[in-house]
Amino acid sequence: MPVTQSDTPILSAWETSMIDVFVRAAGLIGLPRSIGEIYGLLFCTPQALSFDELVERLQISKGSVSQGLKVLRQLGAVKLHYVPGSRRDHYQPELSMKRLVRGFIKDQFEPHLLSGSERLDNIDALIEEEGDEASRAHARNRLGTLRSWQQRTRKLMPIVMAVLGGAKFFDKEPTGEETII
Amino acid sequence: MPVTQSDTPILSAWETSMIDVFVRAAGLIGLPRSIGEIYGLLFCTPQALSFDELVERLQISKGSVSQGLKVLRQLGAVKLHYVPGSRRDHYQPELSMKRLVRGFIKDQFEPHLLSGSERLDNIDALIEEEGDEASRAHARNRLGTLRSWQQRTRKLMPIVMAVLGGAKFFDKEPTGEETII
DNA sequence: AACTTTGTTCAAAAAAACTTGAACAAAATG
DNA sequence: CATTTTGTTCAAGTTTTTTTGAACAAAGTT
Repeated sequence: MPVTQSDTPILSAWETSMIDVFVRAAGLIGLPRSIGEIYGLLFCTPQALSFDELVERLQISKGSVSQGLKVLRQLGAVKLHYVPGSRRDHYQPELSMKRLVRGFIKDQFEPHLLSGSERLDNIDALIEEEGDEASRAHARNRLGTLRSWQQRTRKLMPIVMAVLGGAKFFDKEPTGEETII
Repeated sequence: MPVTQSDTPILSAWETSMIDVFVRAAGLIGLPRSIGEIYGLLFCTPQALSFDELVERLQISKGSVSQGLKVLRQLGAVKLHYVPGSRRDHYQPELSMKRLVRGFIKDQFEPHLLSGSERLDNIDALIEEEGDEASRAHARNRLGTLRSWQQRTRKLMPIVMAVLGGAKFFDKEPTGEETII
């Protein structure tokens, strides 16, 4: 006999739909479903929610909530919110798109771009071990293309951030004409 | 006893490293390893490569190459290249970053953004079924936030494309001040 | 200090994504 | 028109990722 399940709907219809939007968005940027659910429910709810409330209302395991909140904190997508009279941690969603995007870029893109630079330098060296000069020439050429892509990606980031609200970001070599838009 | 494997290195050191860069990049944007390998090898090679050459040099199955090329064609990341005297299809990589990014956005982002709009309208309707006005007010407010995020994302796309080379993109409501940068 | 509350960790289970290869279709060749 | 070449499809197998839950740690209570 199945365990009797509370008939109280834990999430309303609009909450379910809105959480679904975040689950899809999470998938789009390569984050697991549970993280979309957690952020989504926080986004729907007026008050800050505790760990246990997330477990109960989303019906997912404590492990998932713990790991999900960890990632969301790393990304700066949730904030701890002190609730007087409770010793549980309570969470609220970051609502600034600019901060959300910055957190994501800083955490997920920047590292890859940087490690990418080192990799490209290694390839540069390997190319010189190539047999004939014609091959080397072509290889160098393609590597140059790759480097230009990297540079352009780097230049794009501050512009994206600027469009999203006006912040400096991710600049190493000041090229002067950065203050557009 | 293991099958004797040809000792001829199928990929040179620099090719392996450069393909590795593309495999990582593919992962970053949610594409499978095999797709990174295929594009990567095409990127390394001066001549157009045939289906069979991809299978042999990458040592992956025909199925993976077939499906991988299908996706890459959809994205506009590879181009068919006619080779006189061969009836096989030959492929070359798209080398324009602008076109690559456009293909990716058109194929992966635009659909989600558009379907997202419909979903938000549905949520709007569901909110009105909510019990008390205070809840509805909060829900409408959050939905508004979500809509503003969507709009900003949409506005961002043409700017990104412009920075990457100067093209119109993804505009429904001409707002007048589009020709920046 | 024993007990309770709160949350983390991690090995195992479950689910999802990717790859393979054999069967198949389409078109060119002889 | 039978045969070969070229490439696609898809069910089954493999690998990777995600989720679960029980054991554990840390800190607060009584």
